[in-house]
Amino acid sequence: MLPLPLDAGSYDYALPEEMEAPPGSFVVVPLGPREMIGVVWDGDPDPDLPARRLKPVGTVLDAPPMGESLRRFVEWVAAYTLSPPGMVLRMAMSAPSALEPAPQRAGWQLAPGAIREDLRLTPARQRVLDQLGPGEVRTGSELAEAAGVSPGVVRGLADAGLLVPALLPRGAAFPLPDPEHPGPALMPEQRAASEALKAKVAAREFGVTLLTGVTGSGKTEVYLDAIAECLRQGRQALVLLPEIALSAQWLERFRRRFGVDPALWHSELSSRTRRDTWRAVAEGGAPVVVGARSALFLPYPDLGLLIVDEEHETAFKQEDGVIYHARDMAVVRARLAGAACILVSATPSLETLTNAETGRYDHLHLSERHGSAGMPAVEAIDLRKHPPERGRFISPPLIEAVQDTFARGEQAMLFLNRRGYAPLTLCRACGHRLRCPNCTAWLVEHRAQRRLQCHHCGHAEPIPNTCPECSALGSLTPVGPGVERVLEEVTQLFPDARRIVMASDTIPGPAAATAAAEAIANRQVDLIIGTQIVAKGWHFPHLTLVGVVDADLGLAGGDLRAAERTLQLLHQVAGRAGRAEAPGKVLLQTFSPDHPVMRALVSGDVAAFMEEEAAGRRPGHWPPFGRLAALIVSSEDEQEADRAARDLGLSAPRLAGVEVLGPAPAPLALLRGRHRRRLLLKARRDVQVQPLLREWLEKVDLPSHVRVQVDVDPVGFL
DNA sequence: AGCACGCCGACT
DNA sequence: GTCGGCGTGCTC
Repeated sequence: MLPLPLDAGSYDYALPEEMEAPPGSFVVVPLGPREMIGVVWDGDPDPDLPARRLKPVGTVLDAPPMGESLRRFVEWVAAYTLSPPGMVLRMAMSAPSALEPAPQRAGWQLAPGAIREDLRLTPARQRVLDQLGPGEVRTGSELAEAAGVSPGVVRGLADAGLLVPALLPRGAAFPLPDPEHPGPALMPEQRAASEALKAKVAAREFGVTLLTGVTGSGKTEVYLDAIAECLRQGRQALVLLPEIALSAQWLERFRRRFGVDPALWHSELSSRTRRDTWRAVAEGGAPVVVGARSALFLPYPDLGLLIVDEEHETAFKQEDGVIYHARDMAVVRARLAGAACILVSATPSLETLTNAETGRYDHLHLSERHGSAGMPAVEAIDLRKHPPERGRFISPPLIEAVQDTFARGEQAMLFLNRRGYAPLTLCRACGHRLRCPNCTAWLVEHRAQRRLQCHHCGHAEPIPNTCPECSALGSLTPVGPGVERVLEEVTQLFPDARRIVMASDTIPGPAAATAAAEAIANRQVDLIIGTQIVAKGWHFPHLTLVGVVDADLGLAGGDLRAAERTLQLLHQVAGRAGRAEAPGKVLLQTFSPDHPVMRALVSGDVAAFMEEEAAGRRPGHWPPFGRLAALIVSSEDEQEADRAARDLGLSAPRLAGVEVLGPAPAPLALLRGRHRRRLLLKARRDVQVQPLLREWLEKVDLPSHVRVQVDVDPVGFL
């Protein structure tokens, strides 16, 4: 199988007589005019092929063969997502240089005669030789530095024949975390959950456990215990996090528990680290991997435990290329590897909750908060009764609460899930709204950069002085708030407060995240203004007030999961308040305090909300009580997109238990210059949608400019 | 994906 | 008569 989007799946090649290449081997083969690396697959060769002459396999690469469980996983994901298997294989070969012979670096080791008592050496030379154990190889510069001598001394020893050149061993493996390294003391409830999970891991077989518990109940410590058990079993563990780039605090906890760092895997790794990590994983030298969704496709030789933290997060859904949900695929990967799987969340998705209720998953729950902190008190502020001043966004009750918090010497946070200054710019003279030329979206003003930006395609332009429509001068007005505008408002309201804005564009990476977390923990900040990046995994011990500027944001629009997602996000944000001795308080600014989401947040009864949510979806066979697949038809030409979508609609499958909705303009009807139409296939749970979709797509002949993306189990609006 | 081939318009 | 743009189809 080649890492290309070939419909055929795999190709057949002749294996030269003297060559050994069992299934899984990485091999170089000719393909048309070029050479490519592929993986020897298993299964029978195409019976029609001997008619033609097969091309021969070139070379077998010196890399551990891809294991059977990963090969089955590649096939499974391809079949489920209707992607060419080669595209999925590409994700499993994401470190091409790991397959090439590792570049060998030259170093020095002791010559056989160098360890003799009777040798008379200068102190400098002796120090250099002392650096080396028998058989140990180190580079010249390393030796010189460690011995505190100039490189000339090493040179001289080499000339004297006391050091001989040798090759350095390849990139060192990751240290083995010590499972017996003392961890924090667990509460009885945690200990019970830990024991249950350890038993699952020790059973060395597939099974899924949902681990729930309010923020601060110590879920992480409990599953770190399961990792320790996995290490005792001699198997690898994988932890998936939704946003690995911002996991500094998570890594800190891992380090405290095990004394070493785990292997990290995400898209931002340098090619060198990527290669070394991939290789280490393949050779069994990475006992614990922490990664983003792409870490699912690493070649673990013996995966024993797979943990998905914050399993409800939509960041686990890959939206381009092969479209898959990492949480769902994690369960499959675990099943194929015979590994235990743990899904972790304070606010699990309805999908997972339903699987737990029907008994497909085991369920462990932690109900107590760590330490003395209770749950924060949540209140709604009815914006109809307590409107902010004109052109402002923070209501009097929230202003007062922030002041009180500062007066007690504590920290406050204002949460608004919107970057930039204002989400919309409007001409007061003619009513024109500034739109992205490539997408169905408003341009967002980023005042700090004096630019208008599209958050979907990267389009950016300077803020114009005159209206592009009616040329009125100075008539353009920002409408609505973003975090920058909230910052402006609090600067006027609380001029003495030290402020920090935490958004993906102000906290660009792990280093900035660590710095921000430290500044907050050290009380160098009074007020945090943040987008959704503040919701996850942070521990702010002095934060006692969280104000949600616009709790209704996210509820608008026809999305199936809008309410569920808003609840999860706000619940998580609320969990940032009051984690130490001081009790926390959460204020939700809303125009609809009676909305089920607000009621659930105020009462704290998330379970009741989810039951209501389930009751709403069950009768219509909406997920998880039915299956959903989206076809996104797109073309640069609007009419062509319309025509293709209509043609697809006309040949839609007609079957009992299957319903096709649309075509309709996709939620972003214009995205990156392509016009998009969407058809939704809704089926009962017992219907297999993949064969239906495959048949459907084969029936329709589409012009070459038209692209059809299949999204099985779509989430969100894309 | 990446490459060759073929068609067409534009230029020497 | 030649170059290069892009659209189409193939790769065991």
